[in-house]
Amino acid sequence: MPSKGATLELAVLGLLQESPLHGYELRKRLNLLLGWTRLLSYGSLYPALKRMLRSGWITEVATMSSAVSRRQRIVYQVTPAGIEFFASEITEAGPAAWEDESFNMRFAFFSRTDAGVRMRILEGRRSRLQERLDRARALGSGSDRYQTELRRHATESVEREVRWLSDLIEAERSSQDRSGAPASRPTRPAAVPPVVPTTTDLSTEIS
Amino acid sequence: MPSKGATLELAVLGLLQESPLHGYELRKRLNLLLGWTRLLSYGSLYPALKRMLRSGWITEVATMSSAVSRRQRIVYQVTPAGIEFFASEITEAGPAAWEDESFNMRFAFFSRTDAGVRMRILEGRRSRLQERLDRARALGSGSDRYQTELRRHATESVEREVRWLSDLIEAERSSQDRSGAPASRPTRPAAVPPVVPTTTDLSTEIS
DNA sequence: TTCGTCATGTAATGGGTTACATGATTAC
DNA sequence: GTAATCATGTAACCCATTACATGACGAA
Repeated sequence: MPSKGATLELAVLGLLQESPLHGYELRKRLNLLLGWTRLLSYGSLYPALKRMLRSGWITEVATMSSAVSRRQRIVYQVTPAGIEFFASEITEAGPAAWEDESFNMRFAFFSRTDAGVRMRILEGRRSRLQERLDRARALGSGSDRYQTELRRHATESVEREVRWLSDLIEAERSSQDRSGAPASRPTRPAAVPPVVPTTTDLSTEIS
Repeated sequence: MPSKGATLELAVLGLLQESPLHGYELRKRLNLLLGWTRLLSYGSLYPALKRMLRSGWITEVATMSSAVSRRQRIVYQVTPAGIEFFASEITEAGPAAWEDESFNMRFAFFSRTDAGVRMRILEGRRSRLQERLDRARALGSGSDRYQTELRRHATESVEREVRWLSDLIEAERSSQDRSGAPASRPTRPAAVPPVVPTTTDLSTEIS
């Protein structure tokens, strides 16, 4: 039981389930996925891939000499064990699931999560944030001008995320409710409209 | 030159300059200051204090038996070296200053930073965020519904912080401009109104 | 041929988290 | 007396960053 933040590993497994990738490309996608803040370094990624190889979650794939490019690259693929691990980790909606990084990662792969779990994770995340707000409000605003301003801004950010989650939850709920009764539109426009099967882009060069 | 994230050390030094504190109380204040996300653990704090003792930035203070409480506690105080280190670190407005954690820390102690430096840090931070937005926009939104939604929300958060910074910059600028000409009010109400000397709370029990 | 980017790695270092361990003091 | 909180620490583990090192390939 990897109680620690195995979020990098999970993200890799999630991405590799879309298609096999080599390290360099993987890094770019990971940065897209989780990297609004600091960028992932190779010093993190490659050792992680080694660990995952040892764990048997991924394998190196025969780097087939495809038409266009003949570069030395090592393409990784998920194993059944990897898929299973990913599924079990992403499914359990425990406290580990609503931490910042961890939550974002799980959210990114919601398409492969079923509605019940999605709901529990969204709600868990929301109440976690709510707790933070309560804690913050319990303590008065600091004495310092700038510290006060900083806390105000931070608080507003969290409140904003709570609203976002609420919209998502409502959207999820009403998309489940298509049992005949016309789903009542949420007040704010649904953040994730439950329709629109976006075109899958497999064109991004994989080798 | 501790190029690494010495942000914990700096925060401690900043707080201790307000008043001497013991570890337990220090942790609470640090969590208030920097801890909207994960909470600081003693396993981080106490070793950090040891390091700072060795560096000569702080000293243990004779735990004088004050009226009310007779607990075993170790009160720390900043040394002149500590003050100097803090001042020099907080003054240099280099790239290290506009990283997330680092920026927040510096901002929290803006009251002890002069206007020029404040300005450079605020503007540096803003353009750093602007870069992030540009990078994000360069890459199209992902193929996945949830990933797209996640990126949208992240982007909006950053945009919001940019606006916040712009307001602050404007407020700083107009508060410098009190050279006779009545400072033009910024469009949005100034985020940090340059007046109001809040009452300093020294009542929080320090021993 | 040279520069930029693609591509993969390793070693040192630093430092945070978790879990463990202890005990004093206060409030009930 | 007993539970909660105050208060301080240590050790093991994990892992991310930084800096270093190498080299192939493509375009100019």
